[in-house]
Amino acid sequence: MPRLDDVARAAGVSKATASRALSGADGVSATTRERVQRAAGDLGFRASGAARRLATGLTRTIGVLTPSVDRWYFGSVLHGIAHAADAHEHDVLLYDLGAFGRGGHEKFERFMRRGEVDGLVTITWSLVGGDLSRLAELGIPVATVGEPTPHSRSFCLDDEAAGEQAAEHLVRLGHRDLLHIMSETEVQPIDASSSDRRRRAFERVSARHGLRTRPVVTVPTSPDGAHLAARELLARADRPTGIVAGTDDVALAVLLAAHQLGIRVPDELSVIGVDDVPTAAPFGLTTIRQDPAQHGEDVVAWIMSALAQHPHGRPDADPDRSHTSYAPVLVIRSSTAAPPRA
Amino acid sequence: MPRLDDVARAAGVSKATASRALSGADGVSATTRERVQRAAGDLGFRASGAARRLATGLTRTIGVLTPSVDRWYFGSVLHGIAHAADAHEHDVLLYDLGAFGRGGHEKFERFMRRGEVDGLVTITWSLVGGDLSRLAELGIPVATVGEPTPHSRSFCLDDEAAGEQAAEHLVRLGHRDLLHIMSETEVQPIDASSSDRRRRAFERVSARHGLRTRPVVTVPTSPDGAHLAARELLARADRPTGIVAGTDDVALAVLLAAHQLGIRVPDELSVIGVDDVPTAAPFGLTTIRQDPAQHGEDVVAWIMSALAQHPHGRPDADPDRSHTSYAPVLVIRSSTAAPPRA
DNA sequence: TGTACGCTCGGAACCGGTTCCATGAATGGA
DNA sequence: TCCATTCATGGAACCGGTTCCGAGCGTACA
Repeated sequence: MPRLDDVARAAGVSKATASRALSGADGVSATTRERVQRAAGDLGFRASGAARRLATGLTRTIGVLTPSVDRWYFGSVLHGIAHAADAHEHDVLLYDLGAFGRGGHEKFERFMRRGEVDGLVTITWSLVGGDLSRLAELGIPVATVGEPTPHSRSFCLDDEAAGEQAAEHLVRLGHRDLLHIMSETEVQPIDASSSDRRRRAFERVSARHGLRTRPVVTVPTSPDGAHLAARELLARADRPTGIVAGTDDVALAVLLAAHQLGIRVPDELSVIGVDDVPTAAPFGLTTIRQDPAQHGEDVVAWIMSALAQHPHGRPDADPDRSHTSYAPVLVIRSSTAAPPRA
Repeated sequence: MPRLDDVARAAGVSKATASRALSGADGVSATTRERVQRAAGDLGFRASGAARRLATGLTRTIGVLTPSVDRWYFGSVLHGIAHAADAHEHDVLLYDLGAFGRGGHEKFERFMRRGEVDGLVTITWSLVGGDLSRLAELGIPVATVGEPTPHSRSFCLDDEAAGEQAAEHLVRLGHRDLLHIMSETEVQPIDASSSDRRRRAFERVSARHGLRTRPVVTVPTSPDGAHLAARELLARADRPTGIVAGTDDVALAVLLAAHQLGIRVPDELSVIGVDDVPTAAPFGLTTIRQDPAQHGEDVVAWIMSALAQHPHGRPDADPDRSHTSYAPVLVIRSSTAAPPRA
């Protein structure tokens, strides 16, 4: 494995010059640079990342802390992150923390102990507030996707607006009897998680229009659990005319349950979700769209700009902890309509 | 940021001894070791990974090359990999290559140029044969999940058996007129991709039992595209009595299309898939189960054992390129039954 | 009492880049 | 013609661990 030394010797220059020539620094004549580059090419030289890290203190890597990777939202954010990081010639170091409490916290501690990255993005629900503030003291740019948090820069859907739009859509169609169903958060609850904000928005709309009040229902996160719970709910005599689901996964479970019980959608029951997962379209699910991959790209763009200002972290006294919220987009399909005339 | 030097001075020993004490090497008395550890703790010492990498040549990182991360199969494998890697105190470096041809190959080249890992797992369909053989020459343990390949150690479902079991299940129920629907592979086709092996197995079963022959149908990968294609297929007059789908995603699209067309499942149409995705259960989809997360854990276990033998790669003359195939498991639910009496 | 051996520990040479600073040559202006 | 800059380049000191090798000491055995 050839070293910089070998390249320098082959090109007849010093290590210092070879380094400058290959890294693109200026202060090297064009002819020398070309000679060094050719020598490097001939020898098949690949600079040692470890040595560069040690010398520069930069890893050219950004870390991602996520509670899971095999669900749509997280996978999409991660996809956006990976794509944008690649565009900036940065690598992605993945910490799949899993559910908090089930080993997730030990994995977090391992990150604090060993993780070496230039910037960090945490996908929400993986951490509690105390952990987030420890991250903030790491001296590197930290951003969160999926949750507005005071501890770091953050990016996420405007959940309040999403919940509001979903409920308002059904109210506009004439519904006066709605039920909100949300997925249970399997992790340590944070003050106001995404689903809680959607719920609160629903309740505000409900109060504003004087709708019939029904207690919010929580169903399991697994598709199977959600489906069974939805079935039981819809089987009751006084079911509502419309259902506002916290996520598309829940909405789809409701759709399936309705079908199995012979309840016609949207004639007898309207259903609306949030997310616009890929399967929402074929099912004709009306929903509130968000684009997590875009959030992932944006969070990396921010990290890169922060890095450009303070390459070695320690972003002086007043770090940017602003919040970017994305406007939800109502996508009307065929799962919502005016309520049946009683 | 305290260095090893500081710890050594605080503990009144040399750097060499401090290093040995903290890394757990022997040749250090118990009392000295404890003194050093306390000093390190007091100072909040965290060893520089970059320095360790440079000195040892080991990154304690394994790389993952995957065509995507936001689909069930890939996400699940990645989850298994991350979990197992964590258990071995290794990090995961993620390269989300995307579809081959759409920038995927440039990302691969970037990995070849910059990627520094102790071991590598490629999730299939991200690469063509030539790339795989280049990886094999990297001098580190390389394994593939999802595809048996001669270029590396590999792990995947026995696709032949899966295709066979699926078809045989329907034949046993009495079907004589089956159609195979598979998802189009959006990437550079490899000689025998997973879906091709399932298809061939289907065709063998079909020939063996002298079933009515129908040309295999390919549908788009997107849920929406698959659904539309399935709808068109089922709307034809002479539809088959049973459908063997290459994956659950396709099977679910068929199920939905059948429902919308008023075709009763399983009375009028049987449908079977492969995968057992989480949504298969609520839909009552009969399927062939596989457990990609387990494959991910196993591939890491293999890499770790290879690393234990040759910590610095270069696994001499005859690297292990054997193939592990997992037995498929038939999960019978309510989407399959005897064909309707004509 | 002398020698051999084992154990703990320190000195110093790595690993392979980056970068500060000094040097020498070439250029431009007075 | 001379001095002041600018520019390309080389020498050497880093970055922060790991590890080889040898020194010193204590014990055991002849």
